Amino acid sequence: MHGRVAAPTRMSAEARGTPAGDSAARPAFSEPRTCHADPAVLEPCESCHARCHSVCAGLSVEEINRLALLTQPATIGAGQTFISEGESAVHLINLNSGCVKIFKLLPDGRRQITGFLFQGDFLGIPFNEAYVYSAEAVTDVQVCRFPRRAFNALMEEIPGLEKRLLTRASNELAQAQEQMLLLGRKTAREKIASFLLGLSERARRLGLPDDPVDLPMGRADIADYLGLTTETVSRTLTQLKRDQLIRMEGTAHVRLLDRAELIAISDGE
Amino acid sequence: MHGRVAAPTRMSAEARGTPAGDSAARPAFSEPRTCHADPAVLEPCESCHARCHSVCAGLSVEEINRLALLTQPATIGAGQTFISEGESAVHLINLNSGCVKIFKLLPDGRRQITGFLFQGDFLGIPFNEAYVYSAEAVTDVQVCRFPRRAFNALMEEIPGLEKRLLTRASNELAQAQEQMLLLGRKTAREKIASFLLGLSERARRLGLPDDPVDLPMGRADIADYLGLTTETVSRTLTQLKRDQLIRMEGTAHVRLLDRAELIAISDGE
DNA sequence: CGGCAGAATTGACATGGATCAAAGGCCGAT
DNA sequence: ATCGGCCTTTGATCCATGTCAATTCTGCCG
Repeated sequence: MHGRVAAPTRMSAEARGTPAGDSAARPAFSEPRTCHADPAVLEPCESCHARCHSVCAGLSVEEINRLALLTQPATIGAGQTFISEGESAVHLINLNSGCVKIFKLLPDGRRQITGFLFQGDFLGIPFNEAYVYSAEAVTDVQVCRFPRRAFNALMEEIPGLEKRLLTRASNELAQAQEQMLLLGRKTAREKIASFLLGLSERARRLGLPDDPVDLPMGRADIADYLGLTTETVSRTLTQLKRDQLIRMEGTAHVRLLDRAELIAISDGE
Repeated sequence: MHGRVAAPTRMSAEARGTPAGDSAARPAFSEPRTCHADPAVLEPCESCHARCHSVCAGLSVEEINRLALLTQPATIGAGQTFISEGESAVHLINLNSGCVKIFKLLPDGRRQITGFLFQGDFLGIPFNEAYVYSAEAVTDVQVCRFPRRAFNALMEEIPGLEKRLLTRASNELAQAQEQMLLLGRKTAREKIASFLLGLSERARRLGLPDDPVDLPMGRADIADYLGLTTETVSRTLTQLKRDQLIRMEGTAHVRLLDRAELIAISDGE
């Protein structure tokens, strides 16, 4: 059957993106960078690249400070599985840089990736005792971890936080429904077109270049996100190439040559 | 292609469930039953069957009263489309009885049903200006409508309300991910088993009988929910019948003869 | 009680995408 | 610069599910 993953859970070794180095050897979380300890960096949030995209945005300085007191910044190497479905949800995690995939597994190894997360995205559900998905770093990744209980307590006191999480959850829900439409009713060609456009738009919203679309994940990940196989992903990409709709620049960058037509395809004509 | 719906948007006339009668002729919303006007029914919420399952649960009497002032109870006939994707989201709707399907359409009529809603479920996203899906009554349905803006304003003042919505959104999100796994990676047999068990569990949570599973929706709706065709739904049901895992009692009730085995199937062995 | 219309089922056949298998190409390591 | 392993691409074939086309069933109405 399709969509199986080699080892039912563990890391897929190395990965692409950044030099990665010895990632497979080091533990999922590296030593927290000094945070409140280092007097020069009393405000790690001040220098956070992801802040304007995060739940932290729009909070007062005082509120940010209270959040910062809970924060444990960390780095996760590409390929590391750092959340496992069913595991007790001790931490909530805010992604500051890099790319993460979240996924669910069937006992026989079939895998569905339910999302790719980027800077500013939030992992974990405040009111759930257990994680409902697993998460693996696609590239090296920087995160802020919050103890869930402390975060929940803080939510009582910072009303903006709860509202922000609700807004975020609403958007994710809308996107999940879009993905259900894709998975249930779109053809391979439509799926790939939707995927490329989605990544492009996402990059734009983050203020990154949106035309040579960056694909930090491998074909297998794309397949498991779209409900296809790597072979079909590959064939469909070459088909789009042949039709002059895209051009590959290396295997991890796609130039969109006819965005209008791609949109038409992704919408099912 | 599969999953097309006859008319790209409108009601599919009649429907099953209740006598339905002249539903196709009447407008989507019947006249609001008197609410604050009728001195005998000053508290419509008091008599609401869905309350303990709704966002309204756990609010104080005073808070319920403030909500009640916003409420416009209404009845919707089976087959009526009462929310259309993209339409300005004027109302939020709480479902008090009956069954509703929410769905998204592709321009050529392919349809993905993203959920079946029952009593206590909530339609509409507080912070979105437009609906992101369409909704159609599967059976006759009773609802409470809230003007979105007023509801949002009230949310500022009733902290429990926001938290309840966040909890609810989190659960829906988890369920959406489960459905993505189903749509992307499960076989027809696994999909049908999951679907039957899901309905059964849902009924149980609502305090309704969970064994002869009630199927208020038609085969086409089941197909559009599972990313299949009516023919495959039908064939798969007969296959499960042949294997002594279920027995049909009429076309709208399914007896689960071997729940353990069905669970094994739904989990992909 | 018999007749109808829509829904469900069943059958025959077609096909998109999966599976199995083999190159080919990219990238970090040497 | 060269090498080796993994990822990607391509090819050949298969199969689960879709499509097309009749029946058959079910519940409603006269």
